[in-house]
Formats: sequence, structure tokens, C-alpha cells
Amino acid sequence: MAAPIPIDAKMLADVALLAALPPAVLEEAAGLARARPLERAVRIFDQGERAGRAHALLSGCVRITQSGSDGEEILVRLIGPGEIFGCVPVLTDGLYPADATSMVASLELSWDPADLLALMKRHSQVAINMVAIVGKRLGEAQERLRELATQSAERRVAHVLLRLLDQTGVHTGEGMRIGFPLRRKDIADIAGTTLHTVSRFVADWERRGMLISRHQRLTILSPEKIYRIAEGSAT
Amino acid sequence: MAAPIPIDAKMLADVALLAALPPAVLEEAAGLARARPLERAVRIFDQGERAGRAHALLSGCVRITQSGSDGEEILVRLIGPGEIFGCVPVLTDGLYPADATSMVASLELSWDPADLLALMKRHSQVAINMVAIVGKRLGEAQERLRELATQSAERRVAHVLLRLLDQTGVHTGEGMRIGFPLRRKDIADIAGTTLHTVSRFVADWERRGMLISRHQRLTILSPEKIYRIAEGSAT
DNA sequence: CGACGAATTTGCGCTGGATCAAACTTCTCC
DNA sequence: GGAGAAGTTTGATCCAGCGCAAATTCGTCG
Repeated sequence: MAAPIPIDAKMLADVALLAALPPAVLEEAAGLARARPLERAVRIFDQGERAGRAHALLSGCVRITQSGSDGEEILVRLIGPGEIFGCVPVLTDGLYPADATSMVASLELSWDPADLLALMKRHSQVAINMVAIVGKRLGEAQERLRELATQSAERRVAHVLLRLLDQTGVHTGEGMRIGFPLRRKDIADIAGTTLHTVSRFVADWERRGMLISRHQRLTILSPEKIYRIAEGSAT
Repeated sequence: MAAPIPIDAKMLADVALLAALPPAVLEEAAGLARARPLERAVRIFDQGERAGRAHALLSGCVRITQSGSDGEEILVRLIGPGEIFGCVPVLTDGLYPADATSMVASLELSWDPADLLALMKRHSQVAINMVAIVGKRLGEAQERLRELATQSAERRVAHVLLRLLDQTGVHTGEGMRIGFPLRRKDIADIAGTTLHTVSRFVADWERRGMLISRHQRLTILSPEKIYRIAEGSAT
């Protein structure tokens, strides 16, 4: 076993769960946390497994997917730096509701569920932050539900690209690039369609000069045009 | 203005948000709450409106719907006795994310958002309960997303009936009845389809003797058959 | 009780997008 | 650098279920 990675309270400053907390609490949380570097494509936990740790991501990107009894799966969420994941079961049934896999080399922090619960008990602001985080995700999930129920696949795919761009977009010479490698299947699992359909639309948009797809990286050249598609005003 | 309805701490015992709390806290919450009887089909709040109150339902049933810019709407959730609603915005952007309407005559409790927030700050258990509630709903929303993305309309409609039966089913001489009046449109808005499609399936199932539909009330005669449809094992 | 409005049922045609199939490209690892 | 695996593109086909429309039943209220 390698020596544990030292955890600085400053590393926790960007974790949303611990926002607006006095330094002493950050120290306390740092003292309880365990850091772990992750290579690309590492399974962090499995759906249905007992939630042995509550997680936060310091850098990189983690894919959260859920699969049903029939094997069909959806991509529940992409976790970016500063976000928590696998924390809700601490307060519900204690079972991870989904799978988590690192998409690129990443650094995660984790707590013992009991420690996190105790921390929330002692410092209500931590619990309140968590309500805010989970509440925001609930709102997003409901918005996705509405989109899925009422909008065309094309609009949904466009929405997905815009949301990812917003979450992780970085400027490049040509335009804005989505910050991590993304397969057609990933996009499809978010948008609730098939990789074939996604491929058709993306290829079409690339032909029309709205974006460039290379090495599983997407660079959006004209977000406005994608936006118009997402809003249904254009074909 | 009518005289305020007196609020007994005992009335709060069944509110999930206040579960596992000492009587003193229930008293405190009761002191801050305001009770209001609601007739059938009363709009409680509107989507986008500033969240002026945080709500809990003591009896009856409330429909939470969300509509997009294009007018398409989904039924986000049905609130039953003991559940809270319109509470998340207290901790996020302060705007109700959806509409709320009473489906039958009901009794609601509500708090000033600042009071609720203060209560959560003082008693971390309240905040922790809220994480559990919101987390559970998030899980349900994600399950719905997966269903919507991967299953047929027929299976989804069957699932909706089973879930409603589970939530509010009451035994009758013939079978189990869903506890409140329900239009085809409501079912469609939950299942993410059209009222026409719902009508076809429900009429078909009624012909096959699985349920009875009368006066906007559904009585399920053989849940097992509906279950088999929901699981995809039957046609 | 009668009349109007709301909800439901049902038929029909059409299409978005899933499914199946196959070629092609790009990464990975030896 | 080459072989195999993984991911993408594209074509062809097909059907679940949506949209439209009309008939019918149910519920409500004067």
C-alpha cells in the first residue's frame, strides 16, 4: 500500500459541498478525507453495491451511469472538479444507485459515510449545502425528463452539447472545445437516443461547419447555430 | 381574513421532513407554520414565481407540473399527505421550478422560507432529513429518465399505474383503487406520452379485465398482469 | 332534467428514429 | 509497423406511437 496522499484544507476550498464554511471545518473535513489518484477508465463503484465511501472529485471527470434490469443504460451525470458523487446513499438506503467510472486520469477524495454524516450533524451548513446540490440536480433531472418526453432527438442532442460546453468548455484557437473525450455512445446515453442517431446529426453538423470532431474531442465552432437547433427554431 | 387555523405539534408528526425530531422542535416548527385548507383545483404556486412559502401537505393530493417554453408540460410529481413541496428553492435560486395545483380538497402547511432555513440551521437533522427526501426524489427522477429513454410507452404506462397504486392504493371489494381522480392526460404527462396512447392501452386492459375505469377513478383488478406488462414479459 | 363542456375513445395516415447490417476509420498494444 | 479491437459512419427497412379528426360518453351546473 502506497503512502497516503497528504490532504491540504486548501484543496477542499473548491468543493461545493464545503462552500461558505469556516477554515476550521475545512481542516476537519480534510482530516477525515482520503485522497486517491485514478487512472483513466477506472471503475470507482458499482450500482447496487454497499456505499462504502462518499466521494468528491478534485480534478478530472467521472461518468455516472445507471442500468436497468434489461441492460439498457443511461448516463446519469458527468462529474467535474469540485463536485461530489456517491454521497446521497449515505442518507438513504446505503446502496450506490449507479456505476461510477473515471473518464480521464483524475483525483478523488472520499470520506467514510459515518464521518460525513457526523460532519453534517455537527455543521448544519454542510447539510444545507448538500440540499442545495442535490436540489439543483433534481431540477436538472426534471428538465431532462421534460426534454426527453417532449422534444425531438435532434434538439436533445444539441442541448447535450451546449450543456457540456457550458460545464467544461475551454477556448481554443478555432472555437470552444468540450473538456474531455466523449464517445457517440456517451452523448446518446445522455440524450436518450442511439449512437447511430447521434452520429448522423453530429456528422451533419460537422459538414455544415458548426463543429469539428477529432480524437473523441468536440470543438464547437458556432454555438449560436447549435443553440438555434436546440431551441427548435432551425432545422 | 379568517382566523388562523391552530396548529398542533401532533399534526407535524407525520411530515417526513420532521421525522426523528424531539417534540420541542416539532413545537417550534408548528409555531412558525401556517395552515391553509385548499379546495379542489386550486393553484398553490406558479412556475417561475418567487418562492414566498415552503409547503407541506397534511391531507389531500397536489399535482406538480412543469412546462417548457414551448408549452409542452410534464407531471413532475404527485404530492401526498406528509410530503413537502416547493421547499427546494429555499436553498437554491428562490424561484418555484414548477406549478402546484390541488387535485382534491386538501390541507397544507407552509413556512416562511427564512424561518425554514433558520430551522435547518439550528437543527441539522431537519436539513439531513431534507437531503434524504430530495435524494430519494432524485433517484426516482433518474429511474424515470431511464424508463423514458429505453422502454416502450405501454410498459411506462403500466409502471405509472403500479407506482400510483403503491403510493395511494386503497382496497375495495373488487381490487385496489388509486386514491384520487386521475385523467388520461395526467397519466400521459407522467409516462411521457399522449392521452390518446394512454387511452388505447387503458381501454385495452379494461377489455381484458385487468382494471376498471369509472368516474376518473381506476381500480386495478389484477396487479400481477399489469406488473408483467410493466416488466416487458407480456404483451 | 336538459344542455353544455370536458374527457374519452377510436380510426387513420404518416414519420422520426430504432434496428439491422456492413464498411470504414481510429486507437491500442504487441 | 501491423493486427486486432474499439468506435464511427452510412444505408436500408420497418413500426411504435404521434398528430389529426370525429364520434361518443361522462360530468356539471343552471
